[in-house]
Amino acid sequence: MEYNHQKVEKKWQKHWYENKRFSVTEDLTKPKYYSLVEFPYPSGVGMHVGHIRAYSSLEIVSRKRRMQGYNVLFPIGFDAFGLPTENYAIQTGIHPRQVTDKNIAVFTEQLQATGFSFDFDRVVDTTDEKYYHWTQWIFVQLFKNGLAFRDKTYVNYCPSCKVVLSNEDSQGGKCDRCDTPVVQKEKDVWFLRITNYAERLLEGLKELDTLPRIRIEQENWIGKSTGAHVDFKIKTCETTDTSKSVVDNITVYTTRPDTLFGATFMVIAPEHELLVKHHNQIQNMKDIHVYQEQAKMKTEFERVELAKDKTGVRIDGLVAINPVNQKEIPIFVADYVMIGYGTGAIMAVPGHDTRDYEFAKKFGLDIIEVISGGDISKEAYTDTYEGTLVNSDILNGLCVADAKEKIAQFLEDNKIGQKATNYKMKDWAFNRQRYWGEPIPIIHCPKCGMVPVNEADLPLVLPPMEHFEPGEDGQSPLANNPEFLHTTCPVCGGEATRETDTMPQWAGSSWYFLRYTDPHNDKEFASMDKLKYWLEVDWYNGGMEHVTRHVIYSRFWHQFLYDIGVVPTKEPYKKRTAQGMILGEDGDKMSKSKGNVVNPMEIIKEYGADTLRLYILFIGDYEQSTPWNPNGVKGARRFLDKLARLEEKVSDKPNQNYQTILHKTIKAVDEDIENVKFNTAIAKLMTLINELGKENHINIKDYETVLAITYPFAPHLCEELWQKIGHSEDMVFASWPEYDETKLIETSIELVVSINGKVRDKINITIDMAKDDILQLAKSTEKISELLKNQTIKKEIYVPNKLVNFVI
RNA sequence: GCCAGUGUGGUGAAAUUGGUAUACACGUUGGAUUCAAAAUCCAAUGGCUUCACGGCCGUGCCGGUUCGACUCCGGCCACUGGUACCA
Repeated sequence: MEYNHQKVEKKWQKHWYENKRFSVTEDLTKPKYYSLVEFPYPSGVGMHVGHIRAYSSLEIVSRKRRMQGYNVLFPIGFDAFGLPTENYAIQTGIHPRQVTDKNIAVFTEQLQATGFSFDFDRVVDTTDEKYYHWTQWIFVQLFKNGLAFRDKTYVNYCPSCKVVLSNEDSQGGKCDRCDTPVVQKEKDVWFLRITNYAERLLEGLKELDTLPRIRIEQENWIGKSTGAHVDFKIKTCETTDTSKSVVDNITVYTTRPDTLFGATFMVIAPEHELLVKHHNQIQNMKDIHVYQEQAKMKTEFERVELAKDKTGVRIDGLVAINPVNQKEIPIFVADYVMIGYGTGAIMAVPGHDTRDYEFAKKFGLDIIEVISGGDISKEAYTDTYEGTLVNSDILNGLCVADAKEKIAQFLEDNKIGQKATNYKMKDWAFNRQRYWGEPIPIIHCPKCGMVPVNEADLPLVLPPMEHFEPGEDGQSPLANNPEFLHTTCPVCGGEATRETDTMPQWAGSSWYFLRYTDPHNDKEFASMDKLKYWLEVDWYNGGMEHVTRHVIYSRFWHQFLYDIGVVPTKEPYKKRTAQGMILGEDGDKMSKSKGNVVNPMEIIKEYGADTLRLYILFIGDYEQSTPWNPNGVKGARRFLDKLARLEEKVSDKPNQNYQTILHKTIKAVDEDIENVKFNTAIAKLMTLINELGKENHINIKDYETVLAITYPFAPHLCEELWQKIGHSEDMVFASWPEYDETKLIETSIELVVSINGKVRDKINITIDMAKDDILQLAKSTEKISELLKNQTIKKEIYVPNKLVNFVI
C-alpha cells in the first residue's frame, strides 16, 4: 500500500505550522540547542535544490535534538538587500520593496512545502527597517570606536553596475554580478578596520570545530606572515657629489632576513612616497612618471596577468645601502611590489626569490647565492629550509632556522631592524552606490565634519523613491533625493548633508544570528539574557564559498560587539560545516544557460517532500559536490513505500529475529547524523527496512523505534504512521531511541580463512570459541586442508572476530 | 605557481586503529504476478577464463613496507575548488 504524499504532507504541514510546533519555549532553564543555516537571498526564481541540501543537514539534527529533549532554536530569515532585486526593479519598474515582499512570500511557501522545522515566528528580513535599525546602530558603534573610516583610494569599479566593488566581489578582474571587466577609479570610500582584528580572527579559529580545509581557507585569507622590518639608508649618488650624503631611510618588510647578504637591489612600489619626497634628487623623474601612470591604469587583474613579464624603472640619483655589508645597491620602481602590503618596499634577493630572479635577469643585476643546495645559474633556489648559509659573513655555515635567530638579534643590536608581522587581509570596503541597501547613518557637516545620526533617530529609513537608477559617475541614487540629502547637523544644528552611500550586502548577514535570539525587541538589538541563553551557535552550516567572506566578516562584528560589552561570547560559532554543491545531471554547475537546473518543487509535487529530502541527503557525501540523478529519486520513494507497507505487519507479539540489526541501526544512525554522514545513515535505514520486510510480524514497540529514527529524515510519513498506530501526540514529543549494548553482540560470526593473504574459505564460529579450536577448525575444512596438503605453515595469524591467515 | 580536496563497477557511491573491495541505491537482464500495463516480489549483475568445480586479474599510474594495502610511505598523472607578483 502506497501513501498519498500530497495529502499526507499537506495535512502535517498545516498541523505543524498552524500549531507552531517548532517554536522555541521561553523557558530559559531547559538545555538549549542553536542550529543555524545561512539564510537565503530571496531571488525571483524561488528555491534551488542547493537550498534544500543546505538546510536538510541541520533540519535532521534539529528534529533529533528536539526528541532528545532540547529547546531547539532553528530559525530562518531573508538576506534581501542586494543588486539582483535592484536591477530587476530598474528593468521592470516594480519597486524593490514589492519585489522583495513577493519573493519572500514565495520562499516561505516553498520552505513550508518542504516541511522544514524552522521557527517561522522568528523570521528576520534584513530590509525591514526594524531590522536594519540595528545594522545601522552597529555601524554607529563601529564609527564611534574608530573602526569605520573614510579614505581616498583606488577602488575596483564596475562601469556597468556603476558601483565600487570589494576585492572579493571582483575576483578575476570581473564584476561578481555582471561579469563586466573592472576598472580602477579614485574614490573616497568607507572602510571597516577589520585588520585590527586580524590576529584575533586567526586566534579564534583554534576553538572552532570544523574541517581542516575550512580552517585553512580562513587562515590563508587572513594570511599572516612573520619576518622583519629592515632599515636601508638612502644616499644620493651624483658623480659630481663625492660626499654622497644620506638623505633618507627606507624600511622594507621581509620574511627572510637571513638572506640579507644576498640582497643586491631594492624595489619600491610606484606609489611609494620616496618618489615624491626626493623628486629633486632623482635624475630620471620623467621616465618614472610615465611608469607610474602606466601602473595606475592597470587593474589589479592586469598586474597579475602580466606577471610573467616584469617591468620597472631604475631610479637614477639614489642608491640604497645594504645595512649588513654597507654595499651600495640600486633602487627600482616596479609594479610587482604592492603599496598596500608590508611597507611597499622590498629588498630583492634574486638568488632565492623567483620574482626577484626574473627581474634581475631582465635588468642584468647581480645574483648572489646565500643558501647552498640549489643551482642559481638556472633558477632561484627557493626551497631553502634545508640549506646552509654561504657568502653571508657572520651567518656562514648556519642552517636557515639558526641564521634567522642570529640575524634577528644582529638587527636589533645594531638598531637597523626588528621582528615584524604582516597580514594579507585588507580593510573591508564598506559602501556601495546603490539604492537597495542600508543607508549609512552619517551626516556630513561643514563645521563638525562627519557626525553619526543620533541613536534615538535610528532607523534612518530608506526613503521611498520612484527612480533608483545610479547617478552619473557612480553617485548613489539617494543623492538625487533632496529631502533625504539635506538635513541638519546633530551637533551644531547647522545645515548639513547626509551620506548617500549604502552598506554592502554583507552587512545585514554579519549579525542576523544574534537577532534570531530576540527578533521582536525594539529597545535593543537583542537582550543580554536571551543572548546569554542561546549563544554560541552550536552548529552553523552553509556554503563553502562563504567560509572566507561572510564567516570572517560576521566573526569580526561579533568580536567587536564583545569588546563593547553587548554580546556575552568571544566567538559566535562553535561548529561549522559546509555542504557540497549539487551539480546538474551532466556534472556541470546548474545554470539557466545550460538548461540543467532541477526545480525542487516539481520533485515535491511528483514524489513528495520526504522523498526529495531523503534523496538529497542520500545522493552522496554531504560535504562533497555530486551530480543530480533523476532516477535516484525513485529509490528514495521506494524506500518510503516499503516503510509504509511495514505497517501491515505490526503486532503485539515480540520478535527476536531482528534485534541485533535494529539496535546496530539505532547506534549507526545516531553516530552518522552527528558526523554529517547522512548518506550512510539512510543506507543503513534502507538495510533495516529490507530486513524487516522479510519478517511475518513486527513488534509494535520495535516499529515505533523504527519510526523514531526515520522521523528526522521523513517527518511527514513517519508522523502519519505514528498516528495510525494510535498516537495522538506529535513525534516532536516522542523520545529519541537508545540502543541496547547487549543486543549489539552477535552470537555467531562468519570468519574468513585466508592463505598468504588470499581468501580461500569461510567458517562459522561462536563468539566463545578458543583461538586454538578456531585454528584447528580453519585447517580442517575441505578446501583449506586440500590447499595445505604437503605445505609447511610458516606462520598463523588470528585476528579475533575477523580472520585467520596461514602463511605457507 | 601555491594551498586544499577528489580519483573505486554501466551510474551515484560504501568500506579508518591495515584484515572478506564494491554496502545502500539507480540502471540492465531473466523470472513470478497481471487480460495487459504500472506497482510489487524473486534471482543475476567488476573484468577475463572454464562445460563445471574453480582459477587469474582488479580501487588513477609507478615503486616500497607488510602474512595482508582502497587504507601507510616515496615518486608521478588527471580533475575540481580556493588563492595569487603578499616580499
